[in-house]
Amino acid sequence: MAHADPKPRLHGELLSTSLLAFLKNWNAYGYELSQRLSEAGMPAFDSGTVYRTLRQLEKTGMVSSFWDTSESGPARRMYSLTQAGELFLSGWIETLQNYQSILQTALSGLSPSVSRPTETNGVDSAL
Amino acid sequence: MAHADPKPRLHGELLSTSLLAFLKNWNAYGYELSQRLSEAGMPAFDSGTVYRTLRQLEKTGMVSSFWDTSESGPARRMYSLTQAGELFLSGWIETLQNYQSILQTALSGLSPSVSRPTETNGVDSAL
DNA sequence: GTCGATAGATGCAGTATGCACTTAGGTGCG
DNA sequence: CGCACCTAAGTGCATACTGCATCTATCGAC
Repeated sequence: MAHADPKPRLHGELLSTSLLAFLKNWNAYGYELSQRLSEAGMPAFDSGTVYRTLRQLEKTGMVSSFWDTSESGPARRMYSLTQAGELFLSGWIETLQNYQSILQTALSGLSPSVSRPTETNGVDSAL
Repeated sequence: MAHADPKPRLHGELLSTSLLAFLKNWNAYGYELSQRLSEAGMPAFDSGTVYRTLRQLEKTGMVSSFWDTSESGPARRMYSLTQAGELFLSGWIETLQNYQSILQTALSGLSPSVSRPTETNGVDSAL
Protein backbone atom coordinates (compact mmCIF):
# COMPACT_ATOMS: atom_id res chain seq x y z
CA MET A 1 0.00 0.00 0.00
CA ALA A 2 1.70 3.19 -1.20
CA HIS A 3 1.94 5.64 1.65
CA ALA A 4 4.12 8.71 1.76
CA ASP A 5 7.64 8.05 2.93
CA PRO A 6 7.93 10.37 5.95
CA LYS A 7 5.40 8.88 8.38
CA PRO A 8 1.99 7.53 7.47
CA ARG A 9 -0.02 9.72 9.78
CA LEU A 10 -3.74 10.09 9.71
CA HIS A 11 -5.88 13.00 10.93
CA GLY A 12 -4.79 16.17 9.13
CA GLU A 13 -4.83 14.00 6.08
CA LEU A 14 -8.54 14.50 5.92
CA LEU A 15 -7.80 18.07 4.96
CA SER A 16 -4.79 17.24 2.83
CA THR A 17 -6.60 14.63 0.82
CA SER A 18 -9.65 16.79 0.33
CA LEU A 19 -7.38 19.42 -1.14
CA LEU A 20 -5.60 16.91 -3.34
CA ALA A 21 -8.92 15.56 -4.53
CA PHE A 22 -10.09 19.01 -5.52
CA LEU A 23 -6.87 19.57 -7.37
CA LYS A 24 -7.11 16.35 -9.30
CA ASN A 25 -9.16 17.86 -12.09
CA TRP A 26 -8.93 21.59 -11.60
CA ASN A 27 -6.10 23.79 -10.59
CA ALA A 28 -7.14 26.14 -7.87
CA TYR A 29 -5.84 28.61 -5.30
CA GLY A 30 -6.09 28.59 -1.54
CA TYR A 31 -8.91 31.00 -1.01
CA GLU A 32 -11.06 29.14 -3.49
CA LEU A 33 -10.27 25.76 -1.97
CA SER A 34 -10.99 27.06 1.48
CA GLN A 35 -14.44 28.21 0.43
CA ARG A 36 -15.12 25.08 -1.54
CA LEU A 37 -14.41 22.95 1.50
CA SER A 38 -16.77 24.75 3.79
CA GLU A 39 -19.47 24.75 1.13
CA ALA A 40 -18.95 21.04 0.67
CA GLY A 41 -20.04 20.21 4.19
CA MET A 42 -16.73 19.57 5.92
CA PRO A 43 -16.61 21.15 9.39
CA ALA A 44 -14.84 24.27 8.18
CA PHE A 45 -11.10 24.19 8.52
CA ASP A 46 -9.45 27.44 9.46
CA SER A 47 -8.25 29.31 6.38
CA GLY A 48 -4.82 29.76 7.92
CA THR A 49 -4.62 26.02 8.29
CA VAL A 50 -5.61 25.57 4.67
CA TYR A 51 -2.86 27.90 3.46
CA ARG A 52 -0.27 26.26 5.66
CA THR A 53 -1.37 22.81 4.61
CA LEU A 54 -1.05 23.74 0.96
CA ARG A 55 2.47 25.08 1.50
CA GLN A 56 3.38 21.90 3.29
CA LEU A 57 1.90 19.75 0.55
CA GLU A 58 4.11 21.64 -1.82
CA LYS A 59 7.15 21.10 0.37
CA THR A 60 6.53 17.35 0.26
CA GLY A 61 6.01 17.38 -3.48
CA MET A 62 2.31 16.60 -3.59
CA VAL A 63 1.42 19.83 -5.36
CA SER A 64 3.20 22.57 -7.23
CA SER A 65 2.31 26.23 -7.42
CA PHE A 66 2.98 29.53 -9.14
CA TRP A 67 1.81 33.09 -8.65
CA ASP A 68 -1.10 33.95 -10.88
CA THR A 69 -1.34 37.65 -11.59
CA SER A 70 -3.41 37.32 -14.74
CA GLU A 71 -6.65 38.27 -13.03
CA SER A 72 -7.18 41.57 -11.30
CA GLY A 73 -7.09 41.72 -7.53
CA PRO A 74 -4.49 40.26 -5.20
CA ALA A 75 -2.16 37.71 -6.71
CA ARG A 76 -3.25 34.12 -6.37
CA ARG A 77 -1.03 31.18 -5.72
CA MET A 78 -2.31 28.59 -8.15
CA TYR A 79 -1.82 24.98 -7.17
CA SER A 80 -1.83 21.84 -9.24
CA LEU A 81 -1.47 18.19 -8.38
CA THR A 82 1.83 16.42 -9.05
CA GLN A 83 2.25 12.79 -9.90
CA ALA A 84 3.36 12.10 -6.34
CA GLY A 85 0.14 13.74 -5.20
CA GLU A 86 -1.93 11.44 -7.37
CA LEU A 87 -0.13 8.44 -5.98
CA PHE A 88 -0.68 9.57 -2.45
CA LEU A 89 -4.32 10.18 -3.19
CA SER A 90 -4.96 6.67 -4.43
CA GLY A 91 -3.01 5.27 -1.49
CA TRP A 92 -5.25 7.24 0.80
CA ILE A 93 -8.35 5.91 -0.84
CA GLU A 94 -7.19 2.42 0.01
CA THR A 95 -6.64 3.45 3.61
CA LEU A 96 -10.05 5.02 3.72
CA GLN A 97 -11.62 1.86 2.41
CA ASN A 98 -9.94 -0.04 5.21
CA TYR A 99 -11.23 2.44 7.72
CA GLN A 100 -14.70 2.10 6.34
CA SER A 101 -14.76 -1.64 6.51
CA ILE A 102 -13.59 -1.39 10.10
CA LEU A 103 -16.43 0.93 10.97
CA GLN A 104 -18.84 -1.22 9.06
CA THR A 105 -17.67 -4.40 10.70
CA ALA A 106 -17.76 -2.87 14.15
CA LEU A 107 -21.12 -1.24 13.64
CA SER A 108 -22.76 -4.26 12.13
CA GLY A 109 -22.04 -6.22 15.25
CA LEU A 110 -19.63 -8.69 13.72
CA SER A 111 -16.43 -9.44 15.53
CA PRO A 112 -13.23 -9.18 13.44
CA SER A 113 -11.62 -11.52 15.92
CA VAL A 114 -13.48 -13.07 18.84
CA SER A 115 -14.66 -10.91 21.71
CA ARG A 116 -17.22 -10.73 24.44
CA PRO A 117 -20.52 -9.25 23.27
CA THR A 118 -22.52 -7.01 25.56
CA GLU A 119 -25.74 -6.69 23.61
CA THR A 120 -26.90 -7.72 20.19
CA ASN A 121 -29.09 -4.91 18.99
CA GLY A 122 -29.79 -4.49 15.29
CA VAL A 123 -27.67 -1.73 13.87
CA ASP A 124 -28.69 0.78 11.26
CA SER A 125 -26.10 0.26 8.58
CA ALA A 126 -25.73 3.99 8.09
CA LEU A 127 -22.60 3.59 6.03
CA MET B 1 -25.29 17.68 11.66
CA ALA B 2 -24.96 16.55 15.26
CA HIS B 3 -21.39 17.13 16.35
CA ALA B 4 -20.08 17.18 19.87
CA ASP B 5 -20.45 20.51 21.64
CA PRO B 6 -16.83 21.24 22.64
CA LYS B 7 -15.16 21.74 19.27
CA PRO B 8 -15.87 19.74 16.15
CA ARG B 9 -12.33 18.85 15.25
CA LEU B 10 -11.27 16.30 12.71
CA HIS B 11 -8.09 14.23 12.50
CA GLY B 12 -7.66 12.38 15.79
CA GLU B 13 -11.30 11.60 15.31
CA LEU B 14 -10.29 8.79 13.06
CA LEU B 15 -8.93 7.10 16.16
CA SER B 16 -11.70 8.28 18.44
CA THR B 17 -14.43 7.07 16.16
CA SER B 18 -12.76 3.76 15.52
CA LEU B 19 -12.73 3.23 19.26
CA LEU B 20 -16.33 4.30 19.63
CA ALA B 21 -17.32 1.98 16.82
CA PHE B 22 -15.66 -0.97 18.47
CA LEU B 23 -17.39 -0.10 21.71
CA LYS B 24 -20.78 0.05 20.11
CA ASN B 25 -21.42 -3.64 20.47
CA TRP B 26 -18.81 -4.89 22.90
CA ASN B 27 -17.33 -3.37 25.97
CA ALA B 28 -13.60 -3.55 25.88
CA TYR B 29 -10.43 -2.30 27.53
CA GLY B 30 -7.57 -0.28 26.14
CA TYR B 31 -5.05 -2.97 25.50
CA GLU B 32 -7.60 -5.01 23.62
CA LEU B 33 -8.75 -2.07 21.54
CA SER B 34 -5.20 -1.14 20.75
CA GLN B 35 -4.49 -4.59 19.40
CA ARG B 36 -7.76 -4.80 17.57
CA LEU B 37 -7.01 -1.60 15.74
CA SER B 38 -3.63 -2.67 14.49
CA GLU B 39 -5.00 -6.05 13.47
CA ALA B 40 -7.82 -4.34 11.66
CA GLY B 41 -5.52 -2.60 9.23
CA MET B 42 -5.36 0.93 10.57
CA PRO B 43 -1.83 2.33 10.46
CA ALA B 44 -1.13 1.40 14.09
CA PHE B 45 -1.73 4.16 16.56
CA ASP B 46 0.66 4.33 19.47
CA SER B 47 -0.75 2.52 22.50
CA GLY B 48 -0.06 5.54 24.69
CA THR B 49 -2.18 7.58 22.34
CA VAL B 50 -4.95 5.02 22.54
CA TYR B 51 -4.98 5.13 26.33
CA ARG B 52 -4.94 8.90 26.40
CA THR B 53 -7.65 9.10 23.78
CA LEU B 54 -9.87 6.78 25.78
CA ARG B 55 -9.42 8.88 28.91
CA GLN B 56 -10.27 11.96 26.97
CA LEU B 57 -13.32 10.35 25.45
CA GLU B 58 -14.39 9.62 28.98
CA LYS B 59 -13.77 13.20 30.06
CA THR B 60 -16.05 14.41 27.29
CA GLY B 61 -18.71 11.87 28.15
CA MET B 62 -18.46 9.67 25.08
CA VAL B 63 -17.58 6.56 27.05
CA SER B 64 -17.66 5.44 30.67
CA SER B 65 -15.31 3.07 32.43
CA PHE B 66 -14.68 1.03 35.54
CA TRP B 67 -11.82 -1.07 36.84
CA ASP B 68 -12.31 -4.72 36.08
CA THR B 69 -10.47 -6.95 38.53
CA SER B 70 -12.57 -10.03 37.87
CA GLU B 71 -9.97 -11.68 35.66
CA SER B 72 -6.51 -12.50 36.83
CA GLY B 73 -3.59 -10.37 35.73
CA PRO B 74 -3.31 -6.59 35.81
CA ALA B 75 -6.58 -4.74 36.34
CA ARG B 76 -8.34 -3.64 33.19
CA ARG B 77 -10.22 -0.45 32.68
CA MET B 78 -13.38 -1.55 30.92
CA TYR B 79 -15.01 0.98 28.65
CA SER B 80 -18.52 1.19 27.31
CA LEU B 81 -20.22 3.61 24.97
CA THR B 82 -22.55 6.25 26.36
CA GLN B 83 -25.55 7.71 24.63
CA ALA B 84 -23.55 10.83 23.83
CA GLY B 85 -20.96 8.57 22.27
CA GLU B 86 -23.54 6.96 20.04
CA LEU B 87 -24.76 10.36 18.95
CA PHE B 88 -21.28 11.51 18.17
CA LEU B 89 -20.67 8.34 16.23
CA SER B 90 -23.64 8.81 13.95
CA GLY B 91 -22.69 12.47 13.50
CA TRP B 92 -19.27 11.33 12.40
CA ILE B 93 -20.72 8.89 9.93
CA GLU B 94 -22.53 11.79 8.30
CA THR B 95 -19.31 13.76 8.14
CA LEU B 96 -17.55 10.80 6.64
CA GLN B 97 -20.22 10.47 4.01
CA ASN B 98 -19.73 14.12 3.14
CA TYR B 99 -16.03 13.53 2.90
CA GLN B 100 -16.59 10.61 0.62
CA SER B 101 -18.86 12.49 -1.71
CA ILE B 102 -16.22 15.19 -1.89
CA LEU B 103 -13.61 12.68 -2.90
CA GLN B 104 -16.00 11.01 -5.27
CA THR B 105 -17.21 14.23 -6.82
CA ALA B 106 -13.74 15.63 -7.18
CA LEU B 107 -12.27 12.42 -8.53
CA SER B 108 -15.05 11.81 -11.00
CA GLY B 109 -14.38 15.16 -12.58
CA LEU B 110 -17.65 16.81 -11.65
CA SER B 111 -17.68 20.30 -10.23
CA PRO B 112 -19.60 20.84 -6.98
CA SER B 113 -19.95 24.47 -7.91
CA VAL B 114 -18.59 25.94 -11.09
CA SER B 115 -14.88 26.16 -11.65
CA ARG B 116 -12.25 26.32 -14.32
CA PRO B 117 -11.33 22.91 -15.62
CA THR B 118 -7.75 22.10 -16.53
CA GLU B 119 -8.13 18.76 -18.21
CA THR B 120 -10.98 16.32 -18.65
CA ASN B 121 -9.39 12.93 -18.42
CA GLY B 122 -11.50 9.91 -17.58
CA VAL B 123 -11.06 9.01 -13.95
CA ASP B 124 -10.98 5.59 -12.37
CA SER B 125 -13.77 5.82 -9.83
CA ALA B 126 -11.65 4.10 -7.22
CA LEU B 127 -14.16 4.76 -4.45
C1' DG C 1 13.79 -14.98 41.69
C1' DT C 2 13.79 -13.83 37.00
C1' DC C 3 11.90 -13.49 32.56
C1' DG C 4 8.14 -12.38 29.63
C1' DA C 5 3.38 -11.15 28.56
C1' DT C 6 -0.37 -8.30 29.94
C1' DA C 7 -2.28 -3.59 31.25
C1' DG C 8 -2.13 1.12 31.89
C1' DA C 9 0.06 5.41 32.22
C1' DT C 10 3.32 9.56 31.87
C1' DG C 11 7.34 12.97 30.37
C1' DC C 12 9.16 15.08 26.69
C1' DA C 13 10.00 17.00 22.30
C1' DG C 14 8.17 17.93 17.93
C1' DT C 15 4.21 18.97 15.20
C1' DA C 16 -0.47 20.58 14.13
C1' DT C 17 -4.20 23.66 14.87
C1' DG C 18 -7.52 27.60 15.96
C1' DC C 19 -7.81 32.30 16.64
C1' DA C 20 -6.61 36.78 15.92
C1' DC C 21 -4.11 39.85 13.28
C1' DT C 22 -1.38 41.81 9.36
C1' DT C 23 -0.26 42.90 4.54
C1' DA C 24 -1.87 44.18 0.10
C1' DG C 25 -4.53 44.80 -4.44
C1' DG C 26 -8.82 46.34 -6.25
C1' DT C 27 -13.61 48.42 -6.50
C1' DG C 28 -17.32 51.52 -5.27
C1' DC C 29 -18.86 55.78 -3.46
C1' DG C 30 -19.59 60.35 -1.50
C1' DC D 1 -9.12 61.89 -2.54
C1' DG D 2 -10.54 59.25 1.71
C1' DC D 3 -12.66 55.36 3.26
C1' DA D 4 -15.08 51.05 3.56
C1' DC D 5 -15.16 46.56 1.98
C1' DC D 6 -14.00 42.30 -0.50
C1' DT D 7 -10.46 39.27 -2.11
C1' DA D 8 -6.05 36.63 -1.18
C1' DA D 9 -2.30 35.03 1.44
C1' DG D 10 0.24 34.77 5.35
C1' DT D 11 2.08 34.98 10.46
C1' DG D 12 2.44 34.78 15.83
C1' DC D 13 1.04 32.71 19.70
C1' DA D 14 -0.93 29.62 22.90
C1' DT D 15 -2.81 25.29 23.13
C1' DA D 16 -3.68 20.51 21.71
C1' DC D 17 -2.15 16.30 19.77
C1' DT D 18 1.18 12.65 18.86
C1' DG D 19 5.11 9.25 18.79
C1' DC D 20 8.75 7.45 21.37
C1' DA D 21 10.74 5.97 25.35
C1' DT D 22 10.15 4.74 29.85
C1' DC D 23 7.84 3.33 34.21
C1' DT D 24 4.84 0.74 37.46
C1' DA D 25 2.47 -3.40 38.46
C1' DT D 26 0.14 -8.23 38.21
C1' DC D 27 0.51 -12.74 37.06
C1' DG D 28 2.39 -17.43 35.09
C1' DA D 29 6.25 -20.30 33.76
C1' DC D 30 10.78 -21.91 34.62
